[in-house]
Amino acid sequence: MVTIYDLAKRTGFSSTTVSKALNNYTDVSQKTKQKILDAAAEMGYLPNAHAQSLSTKKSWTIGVMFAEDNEVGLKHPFFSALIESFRKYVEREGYDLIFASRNLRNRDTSYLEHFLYRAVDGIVVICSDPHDPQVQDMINSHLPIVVIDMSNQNCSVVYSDNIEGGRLAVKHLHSLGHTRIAHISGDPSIDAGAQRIKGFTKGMDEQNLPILDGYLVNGGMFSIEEGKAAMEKLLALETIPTAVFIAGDHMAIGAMEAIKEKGLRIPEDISIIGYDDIEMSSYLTPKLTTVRQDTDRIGARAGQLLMKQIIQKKKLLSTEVIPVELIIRESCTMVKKEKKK
Amino acid sequence: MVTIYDLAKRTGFSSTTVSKALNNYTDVSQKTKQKILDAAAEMGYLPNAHAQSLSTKKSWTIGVMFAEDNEVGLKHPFFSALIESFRKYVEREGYDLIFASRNLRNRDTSYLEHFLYRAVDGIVVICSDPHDPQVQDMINSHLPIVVIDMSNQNCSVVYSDNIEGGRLAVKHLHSLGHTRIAHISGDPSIDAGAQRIKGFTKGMDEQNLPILDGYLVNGGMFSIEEGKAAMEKLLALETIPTAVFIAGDHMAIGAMEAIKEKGLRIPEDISIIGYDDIEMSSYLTPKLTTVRQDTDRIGARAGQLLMKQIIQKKKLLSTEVIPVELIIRESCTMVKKEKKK
DNA sequence: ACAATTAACGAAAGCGCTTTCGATGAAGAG
DNA sequence: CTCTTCATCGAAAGCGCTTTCGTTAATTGT
Repeated sequence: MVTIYDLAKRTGFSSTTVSKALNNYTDVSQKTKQKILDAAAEMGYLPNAHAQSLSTKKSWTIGVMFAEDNEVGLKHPFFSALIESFRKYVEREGYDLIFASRNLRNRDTSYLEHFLYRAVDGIVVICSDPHDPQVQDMINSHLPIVVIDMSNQNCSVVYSDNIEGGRLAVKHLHSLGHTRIAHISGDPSIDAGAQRIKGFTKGMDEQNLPILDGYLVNGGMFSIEEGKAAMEKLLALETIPTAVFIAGDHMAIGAMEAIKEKGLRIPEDISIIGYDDIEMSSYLTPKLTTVRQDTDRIGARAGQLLMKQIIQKKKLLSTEVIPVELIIRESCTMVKKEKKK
Repeated sequence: MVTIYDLAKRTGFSSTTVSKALNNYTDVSQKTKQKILDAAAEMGYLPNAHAQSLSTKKSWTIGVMFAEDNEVGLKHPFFSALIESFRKYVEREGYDLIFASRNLRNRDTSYLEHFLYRAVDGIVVICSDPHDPQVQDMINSHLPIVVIDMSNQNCSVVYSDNIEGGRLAVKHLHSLGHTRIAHISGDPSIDAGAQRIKGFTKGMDEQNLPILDGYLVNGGMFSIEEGKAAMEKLLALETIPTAVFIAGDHMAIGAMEAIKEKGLRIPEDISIIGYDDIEMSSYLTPKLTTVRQDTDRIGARAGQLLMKQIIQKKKLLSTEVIPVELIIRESCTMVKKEKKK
């Protein structure tokens, strides 16, 4: 490994001057700077990030934590899309991402401790349980942080306009003539779940539609299986809904399974509208109508907010709501005329 | 930030002894060790990774590079599943993952340089172009490395049994009575693409089936769009195949689109068999029969291979082939009886 | 001509930790 | 009661880099 001392020896200058030349200090002449740069290129010099960080207290890394409770981790398409766009943004600013765990070699630590250990410049937490004490610890720490998909926190936050999303969904359904609209929700303990419920009820209110008994079922943690189970509950009702708004595309997929197994057709018998617009939604049969979350913008905005805090060296409280968009595909149709008895 | 010096001051021992106590050296008595540990806990001491790495030359990080040529990055479900299982494995051993870019603050560097700069203990490269000079550079470096989904390299390598996968696919198709079998391949410049072609032709050979003119079409870089385009070529043929083996599930999805748009049915008119078994494959209509790659095993094995090299402090050449499994679902059926003229 | 700037460079301390090697006293051997 | 052997501990150097502050020589002003 070639160090600045090697460059110093080679060029005849001191290590101080070498360091300065490398870092564009003004008190080194153009000539010597060029000599040093040449030597660096020639000898294949590369700075050592650890030494640099140790002395500057800046690591140019950002710690990322995402929910692994549900064991999907990176595999969830929504999460990974978010991380990807976040990564692209901070990368341009010179930051690398580090995925830490809760175990520090042998002993186990908290995420916060791990990030402190790694001396990250900032933290991004994605889609986690708002009540997770680990998340709270990080928020309460002095480290710059931005959390995605969680509302009402004591820190910088960015998330989709979930309420509007819910409204949009029922509005669309109502415009198609539906009145018996059900909602398979995400768990209300998750902010996204709670907000979409709020959006749903708000929308129903606006259209003067009643929420029938049993028409609001908790789909839990957004998984396919839970979505299926929730739909089955709906299907077991005396009068089943003509349309259902489902708080996540994964759950919608499960719901579609349940409907098909029951021998019903989508959208002829039941209209379905999902949430997220993950990639596969447009390849389902029928193609899923859904409300799209703008992962690109969410991720980028989160990156931006974090950068800002890092630069200003202070935690900023701000909450950013990213607009959603209704993507109309094939899973919703006009309500069937009810036969008059 | 509390350092070992703070602990030293607090306990009355030297920083040397503190360090030793923290690192389980044998030449510190049980009593003093306990005192130091207590003080550490009490004062909330955390080691500083950078200082540690600087002095030990070990960073407990692994650099990950994955193909971003195709701009999918983390978003491809196969990639992210791989990374996820890899991460789980190395995490247990105490390593963190770092996603580096090609730009080092202002100036741009190669991946290798960036990893050198970060002083990672090892590198994992996932699903990249085998001819990428960047990858070659890393392979030729002294850093421990394992590459996934690339064959025949001068380093440790793990990939699926693509040849067997191809064989399995045509064997299955043949067992259903198909003879006019086509293959939409991945680009042959990608190892996975080339090998699956080999498996396909091998399988056809074994069943004494001819590969008809135009029945082997290059689907390119495995995207949905390319799969669709490739299928359209097949559909434009004079006599279209009764079954097609497609080298990736994404391409298969595109192919299914093309078939449906043409007004043909799957599997009644054309049987389809994919490759990968990404999550959405089991939720398509019809559910996709496909060759499953064992991402869990691939990722874990890659982790294992990398750990081994790091521990032994030498690069190991080994190539690990992970078995694949045929997942039979609904997209293949018995061939229709040809009408006799 | 001389003092006052300014430009260019380097010594040295410090970042937090590890590790070698020597020092010390206590315990065991004879 | 000496001599060796352990068991504990600490001084100090080193990892590679940054940054403050002082020094020297060249430049400017008058």
